[in-house]
Amino acid sequence: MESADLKKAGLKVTLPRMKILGLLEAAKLRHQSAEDIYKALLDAGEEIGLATVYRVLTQFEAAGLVSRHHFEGGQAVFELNEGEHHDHMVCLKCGKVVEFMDDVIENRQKQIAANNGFTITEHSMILYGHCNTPSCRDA
Amino acid sequence: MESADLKKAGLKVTLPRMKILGLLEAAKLRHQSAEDIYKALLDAGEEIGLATVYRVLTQFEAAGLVSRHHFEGGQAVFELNEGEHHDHMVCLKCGKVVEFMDDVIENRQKQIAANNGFTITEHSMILYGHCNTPSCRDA
DNA sequence: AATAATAATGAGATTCTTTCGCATATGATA
DNA sequence: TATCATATGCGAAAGAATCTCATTATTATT
Ligand SMILES: [Mn+2]
Ligand SMILES: [Mn+2]
Ligand SMILES: [Zn+2]
Ligand SMILES: [Zn+2]
Repeated sequence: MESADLKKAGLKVTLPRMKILGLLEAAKLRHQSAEDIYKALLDAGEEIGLATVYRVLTQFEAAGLVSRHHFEGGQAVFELNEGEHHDHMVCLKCGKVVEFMDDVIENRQKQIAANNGFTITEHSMILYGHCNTPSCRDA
Repeated sequence: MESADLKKAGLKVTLPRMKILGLLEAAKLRHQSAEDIYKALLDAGEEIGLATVYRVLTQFEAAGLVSRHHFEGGQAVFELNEGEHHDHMVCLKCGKVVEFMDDVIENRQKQIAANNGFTITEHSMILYGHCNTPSCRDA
């Protein structure tokens, strides 16, 4: 039941919001740009404006339903917040994205911040390189 | 002697490149946007176009002379590559930037990547939060 | 020092992503 | 179902970075 998530977030249950949430859940791509979602909606015959997609995603982010990441290059990508926090490694050749989480790193980050008088509220850690697919490895 | 750096990088020694390199070296701000640099050049009475600033910074980056970082929000910022690699923490209240480097994290990153069949060529790690300045801490 | 060949520059137009403004439509509530 | 606050779609706009191209500066060669 998705409409409950929207209500809980203080957001009216509207058709665009339901559709976008649905696309994020059913996503074949875990990390989609606003435009990816917009095009998927078009393909599905929905008449939802790009501005609405951006607006809704921003609202979902504020409500903690999705995360936004700025991978190297073009648009921001969004993913549904399901499990725990995690970080990403990205293959610069094929675009493959692997998610990971490491408590040692997470704890060190907090510790280092504390040593410098900082309180961390969020962080971005993205590793770039190439995966072991032959065409990526040998390029 | 800066012109040597340019020649070594295979770049012609031009006035705009010298000026920009000079600004990066003398920088009061360690992390400046292209527009920061452009304005500083204007203030100094230099007639250098914004497009040139972007072009030159991109060339410097390709030559390994500077690093480009995408902190949350606006423009990319650039800094001269002097010491070792490091990462950043940014105060979302006042904009203060602290640099740090932690071998435990760096090694873990490589290890995790290897476990996933990745070879890492670069990474971005930015911690966001607030510093201990009263106005930032208490907001 | 003059010349030729090459590369860099400045200005503005252009692209790309994201946001805004506003008239209309939709969903929650009574 | 009528009301009213909100959300939507569309096009315009903003912001950052890049591109185009005529002009100019730099380097290599006489
Ligand atoms: Mn993810
Ligand atoms: Mn730095
Ligand atoms: Zn790959
Ligand atoms: Zn601060």
